[in-house]
Amino acid sequence: MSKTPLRQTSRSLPIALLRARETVMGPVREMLSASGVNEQKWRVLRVLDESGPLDQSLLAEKACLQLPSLTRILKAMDEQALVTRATDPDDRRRSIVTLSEAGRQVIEDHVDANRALFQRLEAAFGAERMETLLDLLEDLNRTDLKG
Amino acid sequence: MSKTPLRQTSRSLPIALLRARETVMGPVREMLSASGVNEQKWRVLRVLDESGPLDQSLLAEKACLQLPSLTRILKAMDEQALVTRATDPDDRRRSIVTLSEAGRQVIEDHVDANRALFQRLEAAFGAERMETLLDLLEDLNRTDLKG
DNA sequence: CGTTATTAATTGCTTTGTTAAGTTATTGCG
DNA sequence: CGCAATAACTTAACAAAGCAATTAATAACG
Repeated sequence: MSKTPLRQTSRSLPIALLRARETVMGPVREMLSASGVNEQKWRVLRVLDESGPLDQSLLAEKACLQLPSLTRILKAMDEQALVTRATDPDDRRRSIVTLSEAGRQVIEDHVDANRALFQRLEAAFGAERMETLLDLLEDLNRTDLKG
Repeated sequence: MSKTPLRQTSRSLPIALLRARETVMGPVREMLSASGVNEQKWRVLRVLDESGPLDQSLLAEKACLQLPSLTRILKAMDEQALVTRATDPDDRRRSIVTLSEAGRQVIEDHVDANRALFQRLEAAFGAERMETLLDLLEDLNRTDLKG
């Protein structure tokens, strides 16, 4: 009845990644909980703050969101007046998203808590190990399997 | 108009983790696409195969799913006859989930492709680096911030 | 030009994630 | 014992992910 498992996955990369996402983003969600922006909107705000106005395809790529999700999120953020959207005059298919002053203010309201959070994480985990982890993750994401 | 960004996030752990999830699980989703099980059901099957029958709370923990999600997923998997559920006689709040023969068969049908996939990833990324990455992720997940 | 292909964004549909509230069973304790 | 507290799900409600199909604008090219 109890055959041996078909595969031993004592160490599973997918599961470890899922857990890590929760470990890291759980506290961020908590920090944002009372602010009207969630994790995804927060990523959009941060990307726009860092990169300046972007078309939606690039924004989706940088914020790790699918275009359909971004469309819906931007609709809400537009209504919240956190961003504005304008058709690109040079290519009227494109819509350029710009951070509003209110959007910038939301970042300002949470950036200290956010930094503190990641500094605590870095202190607990070790700054050097954090560097290594980031290096490895970025390399992994460059690793393509079309070999 | 263009003040400097409120924070420079050239290297963002959350974004790197999200991308890694996509890098790793994208091919797995593709592999499973024609099989009637998705990523989450696959995780449930694998955990049950590896650990044997489990109550739902433990299963949720091991498969990285929330209980409400697991409830719905198990309902579907029960209808697909991939698992069976039975009330624990010692604690009738608990429901013990068991892998069915059909469920085991689904694993068997994909385990080779799955292993090949991760071996390709390991070959491209480097086995040693993969070990390091797993170590770091597992440590990160043990790092708690209640300090 | 004009027709076809491609690209950017949106919409529709189903499943999952997240939070909170509700059920039923068990435990703790006065 | 009896009653409050806790635990294991379940249900509900809404946002988001994922995928396919659609619309609108631009590019490619015969």
